[in-house]
Amino acid sequence: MKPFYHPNSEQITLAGVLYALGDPARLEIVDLLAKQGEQPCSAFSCDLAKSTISHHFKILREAGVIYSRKSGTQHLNSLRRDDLEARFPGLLNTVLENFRAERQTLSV
Amino acid sequence: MKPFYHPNSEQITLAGVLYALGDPARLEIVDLLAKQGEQPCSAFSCDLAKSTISHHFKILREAGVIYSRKSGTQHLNSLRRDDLEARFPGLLNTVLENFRAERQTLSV
DNA sequence: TCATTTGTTCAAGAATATCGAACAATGAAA
DNA sequence: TTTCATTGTTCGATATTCTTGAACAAATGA
Repeated sequence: MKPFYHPNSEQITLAGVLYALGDPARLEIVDLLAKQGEQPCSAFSCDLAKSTISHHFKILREAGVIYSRKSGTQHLNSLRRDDLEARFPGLLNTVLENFRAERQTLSV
Repeated sequence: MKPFYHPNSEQITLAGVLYALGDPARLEIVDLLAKQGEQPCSAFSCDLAKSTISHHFKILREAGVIYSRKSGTQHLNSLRRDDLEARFPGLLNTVLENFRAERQTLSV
């Protein structure tokens, strides 16, 4: 398998991050990592095919939102909080807060 | 021509807004409207085909980011600041601040 | 009426998304 | 060591979306 590509923090673009966050499944993934810390892909459960989930992780990784490393048969993913905060201060927290608030209103 | 579709504020989704903002041209459009207020499509100049620009305005409109109205031969577009602020507090401002900061670093 | 301006719609090709199936890598079990 | 299971990626096919130029529609003005 090819090694993962991760942009360095200067290569992260706002449009790229917003695009990566602009999908319901990917927002769920980011929220999960924000709450639970480093997680394997399998920690994210939904009704999508696993190849699709793998694709979503790749989009997040290549946009600079998450960092992925191998550990046994798993790939552990973590949010690049510090890099994102340094590059786009306040952005991730604002998105996460609004995501959680939106989910609250939906589940009522 | 069909009338414009505009979602009402409850129909606006976070993923939809982030997706709409996740494109360099659309970020430029939003920044322009934020700075200059209501503007026709033609106020946004770039190297894209006009059909493409029309498409970008449609994406922003249907995501609930902008409001479009007809005025003579023009279509005047404005940011739905209040609706966005009510639905996703702080989001638009954070995006715009980071967009401007990113553009600063690029143009130096 | 005719031309101009503004922007949308259409059709085609390019790019991206989703899925199931096949594959690769690791670790566990026999 | 040789299976077997687990985890996730890659591949091929289909479907949706993006981009473009050309054609079209609506309003304005000469």
